[in-house]
Amino acid sequence: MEISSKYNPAATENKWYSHWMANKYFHSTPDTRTPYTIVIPPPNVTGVLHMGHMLNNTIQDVLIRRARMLGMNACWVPGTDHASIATEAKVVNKLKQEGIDKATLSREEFMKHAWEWRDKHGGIILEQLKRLGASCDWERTAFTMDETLYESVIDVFIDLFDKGFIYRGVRMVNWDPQALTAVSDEEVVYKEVRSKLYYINYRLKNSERYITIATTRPETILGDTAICVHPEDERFSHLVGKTVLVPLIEREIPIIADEYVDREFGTGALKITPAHDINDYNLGLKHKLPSVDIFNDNGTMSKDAILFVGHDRFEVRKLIVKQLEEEGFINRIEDYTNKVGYSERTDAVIEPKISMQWFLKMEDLAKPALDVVENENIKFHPAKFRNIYRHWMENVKDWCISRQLWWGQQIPVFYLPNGEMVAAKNKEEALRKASELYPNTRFTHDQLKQDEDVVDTWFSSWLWPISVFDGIRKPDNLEINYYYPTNDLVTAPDIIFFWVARMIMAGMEYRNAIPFKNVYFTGIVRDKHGRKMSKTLGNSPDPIDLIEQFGADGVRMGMLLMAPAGNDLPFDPALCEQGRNFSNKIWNALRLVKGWKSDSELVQCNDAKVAILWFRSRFHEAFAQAEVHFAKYRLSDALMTIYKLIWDDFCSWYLEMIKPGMNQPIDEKTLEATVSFFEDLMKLLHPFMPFITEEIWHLLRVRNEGEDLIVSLLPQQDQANEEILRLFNVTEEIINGLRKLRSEKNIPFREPVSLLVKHNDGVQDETFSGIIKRLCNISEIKQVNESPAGAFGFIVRSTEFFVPVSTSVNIEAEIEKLREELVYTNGFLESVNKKLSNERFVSGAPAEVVSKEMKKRDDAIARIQVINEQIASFEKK
RNA sequence: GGGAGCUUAGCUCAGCUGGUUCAGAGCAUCUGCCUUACAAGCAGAGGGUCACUGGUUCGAAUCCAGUAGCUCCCA
Repeated sequence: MEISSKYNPAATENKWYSHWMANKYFHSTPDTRTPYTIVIPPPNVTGVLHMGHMLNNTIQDVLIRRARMLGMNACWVPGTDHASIATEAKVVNKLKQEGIDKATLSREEFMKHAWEWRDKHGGIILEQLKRLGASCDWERTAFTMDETLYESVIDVFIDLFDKGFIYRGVRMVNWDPQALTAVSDEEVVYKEVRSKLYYINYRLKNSERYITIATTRPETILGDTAICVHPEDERFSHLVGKTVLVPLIEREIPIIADEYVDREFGTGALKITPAHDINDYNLGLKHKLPSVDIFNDNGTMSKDAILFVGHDRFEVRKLIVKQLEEEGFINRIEDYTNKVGYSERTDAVIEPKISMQWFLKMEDLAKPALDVVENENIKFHPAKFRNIYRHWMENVKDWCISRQLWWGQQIPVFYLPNGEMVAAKNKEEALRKASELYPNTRFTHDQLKQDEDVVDTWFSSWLWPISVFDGIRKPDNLEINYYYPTNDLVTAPDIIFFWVARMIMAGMEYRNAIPFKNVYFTGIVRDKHGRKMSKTLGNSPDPIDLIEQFGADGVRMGMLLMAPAGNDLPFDPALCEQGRNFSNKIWNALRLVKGWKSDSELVQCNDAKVAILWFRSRFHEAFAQAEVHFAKYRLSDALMTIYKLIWDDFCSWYLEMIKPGMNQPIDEKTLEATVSFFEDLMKLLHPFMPFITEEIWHLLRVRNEGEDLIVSLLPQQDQANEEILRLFNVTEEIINGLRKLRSEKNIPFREPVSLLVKHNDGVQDETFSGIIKRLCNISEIKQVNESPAGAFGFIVRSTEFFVPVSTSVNIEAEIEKLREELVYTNGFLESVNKKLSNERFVSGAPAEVVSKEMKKRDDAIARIQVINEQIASFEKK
């Protein structure tokens, strides 16, 4: 059979993914097995696959495939969220290109366009995940605007409203003047910008004197309703209570005193604009100041600004500075660096704005959600995120859940003509509720008016682990009872508050149970220079290109190897190359094994028996290590353990041990053992590299229908034989000694040499002798009692090895080498002796430690003796 | 301004309750090899005052304190 010397992933990957799909291996339905559930962090429906998704979903796929191979009923629920701001922006843009203005559309018409957009362009990312090998249960693909999930959101809103957790309030919100909606604190990105600090004079009423304030936003002076100074600031104390005039518009405002003011900043006098700054807003409340909203929703000046009405805020900044200068109000202008909030969605400068919004009270929801993390019912990996979580939870603020958009779940609140409101699924129910609440009033259908806003997208996602199983609408259904709580959540740390915390809250509130048992926080994928990958920087490779270049398995491995939990991952395509190389290594091991012809007449030789005995132990040793790593969610360590097991132990050692001579047949027993090892290795590796392992699985043996690797069980763990592992370690040292000797003395491998062994400790084990001969091209191994003449030597533990050579040996050089070793060993012995002669060490340290030191001392003494003898024997010659 | 965390080989990181399985791994580098599965490979080698200073201890990469630098989160 002809197999290419290079592994070609492209054909393999398509073939097996289709095969798995056709056999519905990813699909899960409740049964008697233990469930293992993961819900995908739903990517934004407008999104395309980026490196963060690759990492995140590779990890989930490893976990889910592993669970499947542990015999659990593995269910990975995929889906997308409706991303209200991002999607609405896309749809509005598309309409604009078609010459349609959103303002001319009714809500229903707009929604139709939005759904059309979704159906046509949404969810590309899910198709891309298939390329990666993601074994999601695609039949369960969910979308936060699906009927089930939509209704769940509405039900939850109504429930929380009726419980009094949801309230409407006038608050300072982060206003995105481009998207025309409020965004949450978490969606504001603060960037440092270079700006100016303007010092502006405010004239005192009926006086020529003035007070100077400093501001970075001169356009907001039109909304000023006070000047504030520190009560203990002697520079200004005589002015408190006086009235000043706002420049240009001559509005009369008071000078007030409050400890909030930082005397060091600017001039120590602060202008107060309650409508446009969160701190000013609070001061305004405290001092009962009026609030003048000078901006329209789109960031232009409103009528209340009096001046520059209709001009954009940034344009006005220039205009007003000019006018202030002309009229002599500018005291001076300084360069200044400050942080400005930008919308994460549109990158517009956020305008703090007072508006009527819906809020969800967090306090009662936060408490149980904090507890389950504190008591480790939910474990965070790595655990350091518990601190961050606790800090946020203990200082949690109410959640602004309304968004001034259409694409999303419309807030199910109906306003009554009497000024009251009810939350209800629809008008009919609202009417019924209203009549129950106000039995003496009669309401008509037309009188009820539903709130125009929608809820925040996160207000859908926080229900995700429940709503994908319809556990809100049908809290006792079979699926939710079976799959919930889910097992593991894999997500990036930057959404710990947006999403993770809130899912826990929802879980506790609606299931009285945690939504997942473990949260695995991945690192953030950065570029080589440590910068976050972003579209604007253009520093993110296209994942699909990478897959085409290195194979999905190669990319998966590359991402995982270098991605310990919670650490940032500076991405370098070289990592994927390592993965590709590994694929190729395995592929070639297969070629070797497949090339062997078995001969039923052939009797298994002793070396093969030893090799098999050793490798079986080594396999179970590594397997156990990998399991420990898995238990700690150290996936990259687990992978590395398996990588080394395959590359080093299986390929470099085991296969070389049993490899028959060229064109020689192999005995059946050894071949069978080897194929069986290969199968087990593929099982261990499958969760990480699903495609190549499945391919090899099928090339190793003829398989029956349904006998696929993806659904086979991991091997049973077994005890390793410690003795053979120990013997191999010594063997390895001997072989390394021989190789080094050949390399140093320029003895080519082709030239057979004999090996003389001088045992000094009486232990003579022959187990690996044949293997040593074979791997080092040794013609014979002979025991000797004296150091031979004309030989190169090396020492392993306290056994001496010699390779006689026909060429002359440089005695001086050999002695020099031995002396160096003697110096080192003596130094070592000295340090051990120092410890042992320390009374306090011997009495203070545990007996185990002391006896270890004594063993070290004895070994060193024995070795020194051997070295000395060798030196002496060289000197005799 | 408040909080959390980090600093170990050129790079990315392991090092659990202090004691040679304590100075490690992978990659990269260097040297020698087209050895009949694999040059996407094989066989070797070099490389670190464990950020700095002090303390606790018989013993510190590990515990404590301070210093410096970096990162993230919140305001």
